[in-house]
Amino acid sequence: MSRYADAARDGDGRVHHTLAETESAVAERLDGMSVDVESMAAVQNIYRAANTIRNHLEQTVLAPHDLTWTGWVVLWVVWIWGDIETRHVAEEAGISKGTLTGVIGTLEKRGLLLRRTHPDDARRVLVALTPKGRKLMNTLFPIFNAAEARVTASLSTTDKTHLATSLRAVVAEVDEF
Amino acid sequence: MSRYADAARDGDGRVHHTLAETESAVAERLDGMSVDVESMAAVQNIYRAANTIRNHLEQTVLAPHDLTWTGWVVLWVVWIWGDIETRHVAEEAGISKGTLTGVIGTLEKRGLLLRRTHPDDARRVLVALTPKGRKLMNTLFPIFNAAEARVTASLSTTDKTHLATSLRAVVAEVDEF
DNA sequence: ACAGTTTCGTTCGGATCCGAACGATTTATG
DNA sequence: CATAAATCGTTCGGATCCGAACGAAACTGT
Repeated sequence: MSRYADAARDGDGRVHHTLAETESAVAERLDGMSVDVESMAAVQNIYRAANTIRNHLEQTVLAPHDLTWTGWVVLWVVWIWGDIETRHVAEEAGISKGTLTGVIGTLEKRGLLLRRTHPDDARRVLVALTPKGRKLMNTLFPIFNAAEARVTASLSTTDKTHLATSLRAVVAEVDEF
Repeated sequence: MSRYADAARDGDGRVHHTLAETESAVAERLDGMSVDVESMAAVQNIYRAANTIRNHLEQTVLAPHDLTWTGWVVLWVVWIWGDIETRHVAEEAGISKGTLTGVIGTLEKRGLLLRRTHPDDARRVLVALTPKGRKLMNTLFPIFNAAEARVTASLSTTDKTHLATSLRAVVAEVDEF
């Protein structure tokens, strides 16, 4: 991750502490406390992996096309669903509607998508890709998908499927509220 | 996720499209393209799960104590490692050093940690928790860990371990650059 | 009909977030 | 020993990010 290109490294060039070092430090600090180690490790690794992947894909795939991660996700959602209401875009993209207003503004300024008022409900706003936006997605998606394959290359197809299944279960669990 | 409390829901109260609906829409849009579906699903679910967990824990655990997710992570790193240089905090927390300057400023203003110049190198800055910060972590960590257990409750211990292992492999793969 | 409620997208304040540029300091080199 | 190169934390501009508050529009019940 070149984001940390100027970060200090240990003598042997490592960026992070090793797993053993970290777990040892954690165990020392948590000594005597009742800790669910497996749940902690699961949650921490989900977040770290998500961050690592996001930063990597932003750099290698998105930045050359002047796209942020969120901009890409919004573009993706609109590409897949086409002519979608903004509140649904926010749900699918996983961002608040307040944030979406700004992101759509940015993408609209670049001519990648368009806003228009819903014909049956003047409160709602429909979003759709412009031809320029569609062309960008047709170009960029294969590149993005290839990068997705690269970052998960160390997992077998079965591993990836199991991974996705477990993560869906977590999301479903949290949504139970 | 009360973050979407005012989001539109379908007739049966669902927030998201179902998996089948989404996959059908994706398949239609991607028809004729060569797509690595498993890699795509893996990456998408990693990111969605991370976001879902973050938002949930921010709300239920962190917000009552006026902490952001990033603030919590930084506090955690300093708690575990104690008397650590800021550049290492940035690495462990997964944020840029520029961001860390602001976050540490916020936490320092609240009296949760302290900055001091490294005795052997005036460029470096050491960070450590204040007694108030340590007290907060002692109170908050058990609550946070219990919430981690809840969000992963649908997974067995073995599932969680396999999940963490797969995610570590992804991170290691990306770090190969 | 029509006042009260709900549901839209937008706006706002404040906190992150990044990369690039910057001064200050330390290390490397001739 | 003095100059160059590398490394540190900070600052800056611009884009997200959220929750709360807002006005507009649509719905609700009477």
